[in-house]
Amino acid sequence: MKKIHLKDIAKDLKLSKTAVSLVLNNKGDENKISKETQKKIIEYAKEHNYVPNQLARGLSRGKSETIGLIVPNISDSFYARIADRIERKANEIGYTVIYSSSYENPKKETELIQAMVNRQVEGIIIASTQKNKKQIESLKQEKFPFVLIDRFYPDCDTDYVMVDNSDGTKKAVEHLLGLGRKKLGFVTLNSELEVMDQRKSGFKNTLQDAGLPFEDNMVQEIDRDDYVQETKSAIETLVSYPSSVDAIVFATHFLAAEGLRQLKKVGIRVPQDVAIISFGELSAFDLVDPPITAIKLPTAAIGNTAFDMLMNRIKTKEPSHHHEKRQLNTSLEIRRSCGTLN
Amino acid sequence: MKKIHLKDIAKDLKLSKTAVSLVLNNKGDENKISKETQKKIIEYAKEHNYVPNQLARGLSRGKSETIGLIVPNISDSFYARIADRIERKANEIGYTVIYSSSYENPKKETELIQAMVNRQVEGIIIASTQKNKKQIESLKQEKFPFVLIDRFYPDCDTDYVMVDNSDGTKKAVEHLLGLGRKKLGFVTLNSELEVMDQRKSGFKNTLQDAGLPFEDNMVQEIDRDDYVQETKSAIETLVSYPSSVDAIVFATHFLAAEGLRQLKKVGIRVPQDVAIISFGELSAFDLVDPPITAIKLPTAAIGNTAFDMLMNRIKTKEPSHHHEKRQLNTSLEIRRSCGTLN
DNA sequence: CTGAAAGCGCTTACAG
DNA sequence: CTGAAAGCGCTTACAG
Repeated sequence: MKKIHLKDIAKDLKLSKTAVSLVLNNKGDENKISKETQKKIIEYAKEHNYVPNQLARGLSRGKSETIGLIVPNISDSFYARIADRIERKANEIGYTVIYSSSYENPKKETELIQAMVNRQVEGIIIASTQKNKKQIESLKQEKFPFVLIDRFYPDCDTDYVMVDNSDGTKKAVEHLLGLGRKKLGFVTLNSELEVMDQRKSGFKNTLQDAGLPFEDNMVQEIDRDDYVQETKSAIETLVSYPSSVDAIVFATHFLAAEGLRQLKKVGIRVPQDVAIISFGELSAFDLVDPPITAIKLPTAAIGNTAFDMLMNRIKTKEPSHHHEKRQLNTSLEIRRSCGTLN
Repeated sequence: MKKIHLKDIAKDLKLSKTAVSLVLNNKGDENKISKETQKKIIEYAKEHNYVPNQLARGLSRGKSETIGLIVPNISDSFYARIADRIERKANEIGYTVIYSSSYENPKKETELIQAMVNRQVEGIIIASTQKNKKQIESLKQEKFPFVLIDRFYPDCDTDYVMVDNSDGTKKAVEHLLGLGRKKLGFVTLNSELEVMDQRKSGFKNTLQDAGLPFEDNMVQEIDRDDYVQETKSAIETLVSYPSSVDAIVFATHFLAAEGLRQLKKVGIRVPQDVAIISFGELSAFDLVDPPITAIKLPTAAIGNTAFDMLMNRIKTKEPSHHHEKRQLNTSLEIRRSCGTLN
């Protein structure tokens, strides 16, 4: 089966490429091409399995019908779920998505964005390392369509769709307090991500609003690259100093998973001795011992919203002075790791 | 910042597009373009942030430097991990990958492959629904580069990288038998996927090789679309008829997760009453109560191997009479859901 | 209704 | 060493 092109079918049918192209793009009627001719062309194309070269088409029309997606790690279920939504929506309108993982490396992120721009993507959805401000600003300045997800730049006005992080930890803390826990710990990443700050301040403020003291040693910051080891010591510190905490909120799913692992190892009972709650979840959290109560993140909504915003931005390449900022709500998924009020 | 093109920089520098293009593609030396000129061009390009239009380049060179990836579901951690590997490797050599999920729908798979071919991908890695034989064969006939992963077509000769499924369940069964379990059940999908057959025969054969009887009611087949409900009844059947099994092997990670959920709900103790083992795993399997022993699948190797095979196929567009078939090994990850020998 | 022609932005023989 | 030119496969005014 030889590859067939527009000109081949035009020649065989003794028509012009124009006619063929028009018909195949559903512009036959609007150009008053006879039904007969149309049918002939369409049948011929189908029969010979004609596939238009999207590169040529894209080049000619100046649009690639492709968007890019950059996340820290595509194999993290949180991002994988978002990727799934985005791909579904793109697919519905004939768009293609290309993806890449930055692995939290700003340099890699820069390259990826560049590479995607080279490939003429019409826009990019980015869960940024948040250490790439210069480039983000230049994209913005060039009016290149993009929307940030999950992470944003506090002092840079852009479209974004975030999760209400501080409200998330607030829900967590309130849940714990409601169950009678008095002394909470917080295990988070030592990263400069704004979202981590938000989670932390949600924790801190809620405690203070409840009239409880907040001490610095209640929060333990973990280095992502050595989180297994550091979670271990964090847990040790929290359960010992000066008297043990009776609840811990973890700022990410993997921290919670690891934290639970360590707690068990040290022989601390969850939730009897210390309750735990996770910001974000893993698919097996309800199977874990004990099932982990978690703040659920709206992955589907993030994907859908980001996609819609991006397409909107692509369509109306306008002033763009106004940036759309969306903050999505989390929800509390109560399982058993916080126990019950006794 | 206006978009800049080859001709702009040629004009500004009073050079030909040829020279500029050559230099920017690192063919300056081989075309004996003076170092000076080269430097001038490179600097100018950098300074003005020149980005080549990959669509044009691809069209002109007849290669897109893009490959496609089609999996049943990108948000399934198994496929997400494979996708991660593939993207990494592609990225290393300047290739881009576009992905899509078929959601086990053959029609969707057909469309996706078609769409990717339209986009001039140079090759595709496919975890097929295995209900798309016609198209797979026509790809093959057209010598379009592709490699199958995870699922293959038994009566169709293609490149593929699989997991040794029957050996996987064999390992599972042997582990169970070694721990003194006598009466095993098998919970699998009622799908026509060859891989499911392999898992089943691994189960059956190992049992028979061990001189144990095999009865049809030992295997329960679940409909994927209603697996929660059906797993429930499968479990009920297995633990009652005629006398309860003392071990269950689950053919997929989600079946195992759901099975454990049901076992607990019914008050059956794992592993005391019945041991369980999962083919494939979820990232929290070691946190589950009890931690689930599993047959580990080599996701990284699958991704790496498939990518290498595909690139190889792309490079050497030759006879292709010979198809490379790889069968990767699984490994047993012992946790606590099978108990110990007593 | 239909065709010739220009153009999208590159690459790459080919001729000097 | 360098430039003019053709070509990649489409789309789309424009002129009949």
